[in-house]
Amino acid sequence: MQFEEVAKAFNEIEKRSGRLEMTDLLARIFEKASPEEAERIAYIIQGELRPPYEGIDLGMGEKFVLEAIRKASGYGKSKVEQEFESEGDLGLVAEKLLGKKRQQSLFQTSLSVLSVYNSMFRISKAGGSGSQGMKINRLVEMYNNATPIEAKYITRFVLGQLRLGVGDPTILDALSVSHEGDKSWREPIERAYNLCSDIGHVARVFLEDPEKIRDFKIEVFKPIMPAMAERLANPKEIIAKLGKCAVEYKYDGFRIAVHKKGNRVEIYSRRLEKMTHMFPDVVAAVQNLRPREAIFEGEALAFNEEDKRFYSFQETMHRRRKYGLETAAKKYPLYVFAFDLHYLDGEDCTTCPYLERRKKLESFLSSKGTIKPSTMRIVETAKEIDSLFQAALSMKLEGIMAKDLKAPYTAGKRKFAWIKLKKSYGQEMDTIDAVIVGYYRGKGSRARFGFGGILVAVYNDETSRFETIAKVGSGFTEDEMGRFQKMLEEDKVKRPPTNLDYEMDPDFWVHPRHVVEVAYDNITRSPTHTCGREKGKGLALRFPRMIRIRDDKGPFNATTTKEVEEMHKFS
DNA sequence: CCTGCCTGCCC
DNA sequence: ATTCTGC
DNA sequence: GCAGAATGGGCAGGCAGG
Repeated sequence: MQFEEVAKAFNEIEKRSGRLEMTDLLARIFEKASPEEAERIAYIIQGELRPPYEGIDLGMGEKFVLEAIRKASGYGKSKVEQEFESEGDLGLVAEKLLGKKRQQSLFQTSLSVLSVYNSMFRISKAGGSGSQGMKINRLVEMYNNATPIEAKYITRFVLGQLRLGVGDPTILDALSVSHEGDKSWREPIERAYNLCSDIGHVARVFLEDPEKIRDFKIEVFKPIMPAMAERLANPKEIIAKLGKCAVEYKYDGFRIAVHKKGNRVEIYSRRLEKMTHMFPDVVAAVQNLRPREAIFEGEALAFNEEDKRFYSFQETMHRRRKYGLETAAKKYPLYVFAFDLHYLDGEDCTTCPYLERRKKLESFLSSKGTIKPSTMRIVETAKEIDSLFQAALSMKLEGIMAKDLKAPYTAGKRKFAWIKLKKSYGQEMDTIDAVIVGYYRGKGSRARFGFGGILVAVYNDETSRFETIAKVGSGFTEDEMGRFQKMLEEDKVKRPPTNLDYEMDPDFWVHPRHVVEVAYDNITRSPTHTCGREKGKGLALRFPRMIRIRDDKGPFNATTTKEVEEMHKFS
């Protein structure tokens, strides 16, 4: 199968907004593809080469691609950058600039789906001294053989972002449609995918023999797609939705899936990357558990033995490393709070009701040691939920998770089987009023607004200077993006404000004039933001989002550095 | 050998 | 992670 | 409500270049 055929189909899919049409177009590709090609195409749409637990990545981002386009097109660096600025999409830049060159030179060889995939694979394998140049050169070679449309999707693939409007569920539907003409196979296909987490494998098996898609089973050392939680604003809504339910603390660490078979243990991240080597202490603890075979999920976070408090997520992050594990393990001892069970000694537990899974989980965990069950209570009233929620906050935890007692494990789905409640979802959300000092051009669909987000600062009334505290790119409606762009363009200045301490460079600086209310979950120590900087470390907002513009406030009555420091101290 | 840039992956 | 939008 | 695509802070690790 020629890659050009696939690229043209992608181009059609991208133009549509109706899911049914997109699914049909994709199904037509699968109809024509061999099982092997379907496997590759499925990975390509995901922007991946292999399932996540194999740990294969291209190691190429925007800067590398920019360089490859420059080399392949013969244009100067600034020309390519300038095109990128206006298009907001390197795929479009490649299509445009390589297209112009194309007219002057002859095709060398035509690309097939398999040859494109194989070239990408070779790029991913490059490592060591000189590998960056090699990766770029390989991409240049592909560009030299690509039509403009092919170049667009090759580029986006390398960046892991096809922007077709097609995600996993649409691929699964398209497989069904390709075989049966409708979505009737979606359920077994989806189940197979949730159990193996490997979209290419699913596509291949389904094309080879559709019936085989029913044979997938949960297996130790094959991580399943994680269940996700919906959000609600307060305990009352949770009771209205679930009635009597379980409430667990929500711990602010890494979500891990622990697989055990005899003495062998593997640990996978939420995105199913293998992270076993980072947690020798957890592995040892798991080896001592009673079951011979088990798969369970938990949250791993570091605990400070001295002041008997959990470390912040930021500090727990130090455990996510390859080298210096022993030192880190000593300094940041981990606890794993297990909260769900997928498999136990030959039995698939994912179809059992929550409460049953929970009981089996508790049956082999003690409440002491490295691995213990997450704190859980069964409640019937909003008041009970609220008191658990308050208790969680007082322990420096994120909030709570409420769980439907009867629901099976909803692999791969965001469902109301699990509902999370955090402080920032309700009325007591923390906000600051910050001054806009710069803004960004948007990428992708935001390029048409010329707006992607803002850089904001607070006022230090002791030094009379502004200090950056966050970039804000979430919380804008499309309408607001247009309005912000218009408003800020008028205040654009060539140089950064002289009364601003900063390290980040926005695309445009603006005169500090407009104030916005920004919500956040947390205040963290920052290596890059300058708010309240001490010894090179400032303060920043975790999960910042725009709430509203504050026309009633001027830059000097925005939140002050001192206030931010206070809030940081007491959180 | 150190530093900065870039990337990928945690949340 | 949060948030917005088209269907 | 689903599915997808925008966007955030910050850490570690790999590589290039001084």
